[in-house]
Amino acid sequence: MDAILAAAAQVFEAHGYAAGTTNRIAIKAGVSIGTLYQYFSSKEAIAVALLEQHIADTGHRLHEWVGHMVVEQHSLSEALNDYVTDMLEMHSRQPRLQHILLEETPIPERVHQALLESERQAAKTVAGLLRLYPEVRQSGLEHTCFVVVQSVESLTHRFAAHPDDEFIPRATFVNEVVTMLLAYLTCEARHE
Amino acid sequence: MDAILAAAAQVFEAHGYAAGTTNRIAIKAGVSIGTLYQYFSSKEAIAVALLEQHIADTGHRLHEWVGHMVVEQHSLSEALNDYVTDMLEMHSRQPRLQHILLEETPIPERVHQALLESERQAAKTVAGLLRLYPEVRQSGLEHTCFVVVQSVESLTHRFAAHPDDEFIPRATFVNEVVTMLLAYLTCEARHE
Amino acid sequence: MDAILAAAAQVFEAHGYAAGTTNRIAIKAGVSIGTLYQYFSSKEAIAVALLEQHIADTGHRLHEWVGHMVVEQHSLSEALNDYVTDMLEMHSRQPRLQHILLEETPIPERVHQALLESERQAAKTVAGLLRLYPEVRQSGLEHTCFVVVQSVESLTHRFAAHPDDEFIPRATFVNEVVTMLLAYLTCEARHE
Amino acid sequence: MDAILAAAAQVFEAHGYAAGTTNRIAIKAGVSIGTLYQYFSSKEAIAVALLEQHIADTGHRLHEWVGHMVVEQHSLSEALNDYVTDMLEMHSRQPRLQHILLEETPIPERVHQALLESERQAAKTVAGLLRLYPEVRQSGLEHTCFVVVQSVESLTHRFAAHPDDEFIPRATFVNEVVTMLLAYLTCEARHE
DNA sequence: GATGAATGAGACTTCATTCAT
DNA sequence: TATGAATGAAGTCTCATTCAT
Repeated sequence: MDAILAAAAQVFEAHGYAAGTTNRIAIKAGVSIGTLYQYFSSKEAIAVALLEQHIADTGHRLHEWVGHMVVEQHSLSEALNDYVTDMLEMHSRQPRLQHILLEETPIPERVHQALLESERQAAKTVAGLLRLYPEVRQSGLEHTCFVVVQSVESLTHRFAAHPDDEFIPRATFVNEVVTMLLAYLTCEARHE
Repeated sequence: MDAILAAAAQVFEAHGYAAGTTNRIAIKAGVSIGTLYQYFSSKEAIAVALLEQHIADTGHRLHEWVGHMVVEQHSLSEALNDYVTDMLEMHSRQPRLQHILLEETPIPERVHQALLESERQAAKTVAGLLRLYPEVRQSGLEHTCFVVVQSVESLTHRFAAHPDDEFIPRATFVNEVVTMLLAYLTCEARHE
Repeated sequence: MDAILAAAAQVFEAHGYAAGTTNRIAIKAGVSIGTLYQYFSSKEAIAVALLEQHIADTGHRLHEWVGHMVVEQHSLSEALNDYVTDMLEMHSRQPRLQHILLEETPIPERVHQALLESERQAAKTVAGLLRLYPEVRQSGLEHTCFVVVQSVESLTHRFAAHPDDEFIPRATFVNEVVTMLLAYLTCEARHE
Repeated sequence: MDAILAAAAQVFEAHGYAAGTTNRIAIKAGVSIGTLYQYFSSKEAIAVALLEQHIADTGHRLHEWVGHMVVEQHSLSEALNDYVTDMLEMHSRQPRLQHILLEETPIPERVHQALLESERQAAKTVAGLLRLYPEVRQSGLEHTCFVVVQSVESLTHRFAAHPDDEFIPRATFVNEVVTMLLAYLTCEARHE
């Protein structure tokens, strides 16, 4: 039941995994606790379903973004700005949820593998797009894109979870991150 | 009692915040549960103390690193490599602890402010060091350094917590991050 | 519905009374839980119906055995051997069911009385048969037969439920029980 | 805590295993539910402890009886009467408990083996006593005693659980059982 | 009649915290 | 000051039963 998952997302977001009780989820979803357990075999199963949904969701967003960029022929700078802004907005909507699912939930190995795979996939997808930009350094692009994806993921999450608007406004933050990525993608390769 | 905090760090690291019971902490610390409660008024108080210790610790490490760099006159690239390696090593030793303290603990506002302040301080400290390097772009250096600090923090944590060695080995990862920071710090300013 | 009772017998046998859920019974019977409740007002009602069926069944078996013995003119020893073997085989097929019905189900008084009555009846029936054997001591035959019936019931159940084949093989066990009953039925009366 | 075991015995006796809730046990024992779980790791552990206590208890009773008989030089008939009376009295005090522990509790294999062993031991102990009586048939005495022990166990339990005083008074019942055992123990061996 | 999704009381169990010793 | 047995609120999950379709 989607209502249960939606309720669970809100409850986990608000209370964390441990304090996000199945009863609270059921109440928020407007169903009885018994009904909840007819659709999900355990609390963990709910978290896993949520995580899988999140993984799929992130994949879709990324593909949409890539498609959009290809069609619109935005500049590299615009493309990155779009990407960072989109991710920051998404994490701001539910700043805690993703990390709760990733860090507080006992994830089955299967799902853990799916998660790693989806991150590799994301790196490849982004690489596919960036290959179209001539100013982007092509050597080692997949590793570079992996770091790009990780950077965007973790920086936007961090800022969304603990914003420090007084010190650095949101727009400035996005701008800085884009600058960093741009510099990274267009610099000469460094040899250790 | 430092023994209690040390025990708590290990227990939280191993079991998470919710499953890290006060009894387990007391046993690991070699004291009775009663004694534990004579030094800390609640489980939350332990986590907060741990977080404050962590904040102070991180500050010290940063200062030491800066001092070391100033004395040794390392190149910018070497300096960044040092920094990233150090942080990655630290997060690898206790991949979960920092995020447990940051995300699973109900932090009092006072500590939250201290945390933000320490991050601003870190940005300033790093800026102080980097100002010594002529190749570093000086405009907006504090904001830039804030993003640098955040990037190192979050990327090393992420890689330590969920390494994907098959896809990208640790050394390569460090190298890529350094490359990114180097490019970021030395690039021309971008205007939106 | 006989299908429900048959399913209930299997489910109780396999899981016990408490863990023998009405849903499992319904599934095994190939009907929905709603249908089950249209034929039986409660879980307890199913157990009671099963017990009543068991009581009737046991009565029939006994009568058949008696009829058979009368016709075939078996020796007393053969007759007892038949009886014990038959009961042991029956209890081996469903070692738990009878005791579940007797001990784990809250039996209504009416059924409890029917149960006692059926055991008295059984004693009388057996007495009716044994009276035909001249070697059987006739004094106090009904009480004696009551003990005979109880012995066979409880000993065969016990052996079926917790066999100790290593210590005493099944055939030996049957033989010993028959020997005991034979001795009991043909001995001189004892006066206290 | 012995109070908990005593309370558990009463609660199981009164409600059965499934309905004998840990809360009821705790209340009856006059402790909180938390205390109960400090002494027993689970509901099953309580039942197992109770069963082990019962096994030990039965062994002691048997030994005491044997010692008593040897010293007092009672006749075989008196000895058996003592035995049956004692067991009937014991089962009458808690008619359901033993079978609840035996049939409704998920017993670990270790305890199951201990149970079988204790029954073999009982047969041997009884055989040791009966060997002293010249009128007792000596051939196959251990198997015979096994059946004797099983008979007394199961008949007294059955009568205690579902007495039918109207049909056969308790004294008469004991008398009949003793008569049966006496006949069994002193009869000529039967050959199939 | 048949269905089965929904219900919710109540079971077992955990663990932060207290307090008499 | 140190101890640790005792507490009990609160959590996850089960299952007999109902009732709208």
